[in-house]
Amino acid sequence: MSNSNARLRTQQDEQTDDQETTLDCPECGGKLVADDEHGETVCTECGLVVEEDSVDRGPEWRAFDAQEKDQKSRVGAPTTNMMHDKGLSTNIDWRDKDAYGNALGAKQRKKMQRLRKWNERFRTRDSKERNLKQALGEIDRMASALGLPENVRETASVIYRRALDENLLPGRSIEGVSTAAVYAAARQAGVPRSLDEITEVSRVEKSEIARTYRYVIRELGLEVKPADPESYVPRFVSSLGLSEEAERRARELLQNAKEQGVHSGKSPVGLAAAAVYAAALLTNEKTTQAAVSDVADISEVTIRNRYHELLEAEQSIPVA
DNA sequence: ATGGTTTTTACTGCGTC
DNA sequence: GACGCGGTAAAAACCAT
Repeated sequence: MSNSNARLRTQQDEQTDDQETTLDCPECGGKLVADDEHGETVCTECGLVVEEDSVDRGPEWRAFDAQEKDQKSRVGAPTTNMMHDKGLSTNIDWRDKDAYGNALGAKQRKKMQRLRKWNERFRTRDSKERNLKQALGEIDRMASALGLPENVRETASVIYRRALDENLLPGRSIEGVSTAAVYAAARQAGVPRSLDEITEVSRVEKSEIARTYRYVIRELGLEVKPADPESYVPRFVSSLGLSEEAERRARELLQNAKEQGVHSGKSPVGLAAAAVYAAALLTNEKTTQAAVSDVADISEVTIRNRYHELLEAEQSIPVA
């Protein structure tokens, strides 16, 4: 299993999109994914960026409304799901006249008829593209606000695109669906964000996000397993400035608890928060319940309850 | 709509620095 | 006395039915 870095590097040439190399994350042991587009290597578990070239990402301009964005937008990534047609479509007048206003001959009319038909098809697709464009902007905005790695945005884009293709949009807001897509993508990538965190950066009510999310998941037949508490750990640990040792302990506690099936129906975030807190105690590091509660968005009470349970579980299986 | 479960809110008591 | 922690009761949120 000893992959070399060199191999990872050479893979970044040419247009092949996300090829995945399997290396282990030094931080959390998760899978590393090479993100060619940004010349990064990111961990799917904790979002840690391992290699980063000094590549300028994103546009150099700022847009203050959709229209402005239309005008300024010029280029995008080479080939990606995040591209749209940028309004490069054509309209065909319905009048059967040529450019000088003369009536067309029968043959020409027929031809125009055909062209119109086809163009119409493209145009309906075009309305979808505009919709998509706006959604992708939103997805991007939310993803970066949440510090989600690039591959999550890709996934979110794909999900949204599928939702659009399957006509899931009518009756639902673009905002709502894009938010749901981000939520789903983050979870699928193993870098989950809690519904609360998502709500923070979205323009949509939590309840609507949840509703839309469920709907999209169901209609698209997406498989999303309940979030693994462990996937929250690295983030909490790092925002609390705790040691790697503590992180390890937290994971142990969670695995232990998992084996004993201590919990089901308990919020994974709460579990993670409690594990982090407990781990901090075990390693004699300074944290307070309040601090953990803050970064995890979980009440102190819940942390207390959970971490008692965790420690109990730990004790009933003394040696592993 | 309902009932059961989990989480949150608010408050209180205890020990320590 | 403020702070961190623990417990409790009641309210709120959530979920399945």
